Amino acid sequence: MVISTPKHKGHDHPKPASAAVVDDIVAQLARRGYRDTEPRRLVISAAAAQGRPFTAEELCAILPCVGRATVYRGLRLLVETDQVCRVLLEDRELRYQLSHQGHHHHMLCAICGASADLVDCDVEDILRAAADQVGFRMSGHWLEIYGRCTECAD
Amino acid sequence: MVISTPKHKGHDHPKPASAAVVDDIVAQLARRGYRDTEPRRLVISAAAAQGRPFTAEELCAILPCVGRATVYRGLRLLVETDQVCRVLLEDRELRYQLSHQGHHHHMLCAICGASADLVDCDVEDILRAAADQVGFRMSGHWLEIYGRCTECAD
DNA sequence: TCAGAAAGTGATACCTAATATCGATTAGAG
DNA sequence: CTCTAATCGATATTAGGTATCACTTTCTGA
Repeated sequence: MVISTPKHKGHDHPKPASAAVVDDIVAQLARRGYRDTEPRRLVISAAAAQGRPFTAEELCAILPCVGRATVYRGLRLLVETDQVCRVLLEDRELRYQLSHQGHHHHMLCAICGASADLVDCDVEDILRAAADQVGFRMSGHWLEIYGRCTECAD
Repeated sequence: MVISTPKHKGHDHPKPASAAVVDDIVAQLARRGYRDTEPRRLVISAAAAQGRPFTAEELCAILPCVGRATVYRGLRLLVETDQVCRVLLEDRELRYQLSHQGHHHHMLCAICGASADLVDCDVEDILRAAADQVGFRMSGHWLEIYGRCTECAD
């Protein structure tokens, strides 16, 4: 397995988090009984402002006013409620990004760290069929695809 | 599509490592210039004796006479030389198992930890094609499938 | 409105997995 | 047999993440 850390090439800019996006996520959480707190909003806002998958530690650095534990808890909550999804790099580093609803997989650029969603792909069915053949009943999977995005493919 | 039978179905036990297997791996390493040492043989032997994917820490416990660093280094070497492959559990715990040569994926039983190899599956091509569609040139991937093996499917 | 229960927070301790360090040991070529 | 690079192992260190627990905040319902 190739080990690589994304070298941020420069064509990645955090964009200002849209208040609407944050409000929407907060509303989703509220529907499930989670409170609307200042630190939690800060985490969501920072997460939404990232242009590409980010680490928990990065968020901690961006939000020095929010406790480490709170950042980690916030991310965990967002993952559990499907607002954010987890992304696994080749070196097993765990990153996060806002979820664009529905099941999908990620294609990650090993150079700049950009990610592209892959939806409506039939890998799922193929895997399930393959699992059936060895008598396994598939219940989950990890699938991440690495390569170079258009901009980084020299 | 060729499926390899899970060699350690369900609830089994470490079997004595075949000396031939160990010798073969040591020979592979020798061909690449790596020395034949006692601690290294112990690591290989212990790895070969496991009936299912194991962690580095487990090997350390099994081999108290071998230094931790040596166990980790040994495993890393075995992975680099394709003698052993890495397996990722759902909680991102890293495990190892003897590699049965050639590219393949793993189906892991979430209950008993057994693994079955999946070779010659066409997921590869599908992923590459999907990557092309978003302009990515695929260079690698992580793919692990979780479920229940026949014995553990109640 | 406001009190209180429950949820949430954050400083910090802790944990686990893994790598780095570095002096001692050893394999194996010649 | 000798020499040197490879290897070893005790230990320190790092990274990423969780547990604890006293304090703060939210928000329900009387």
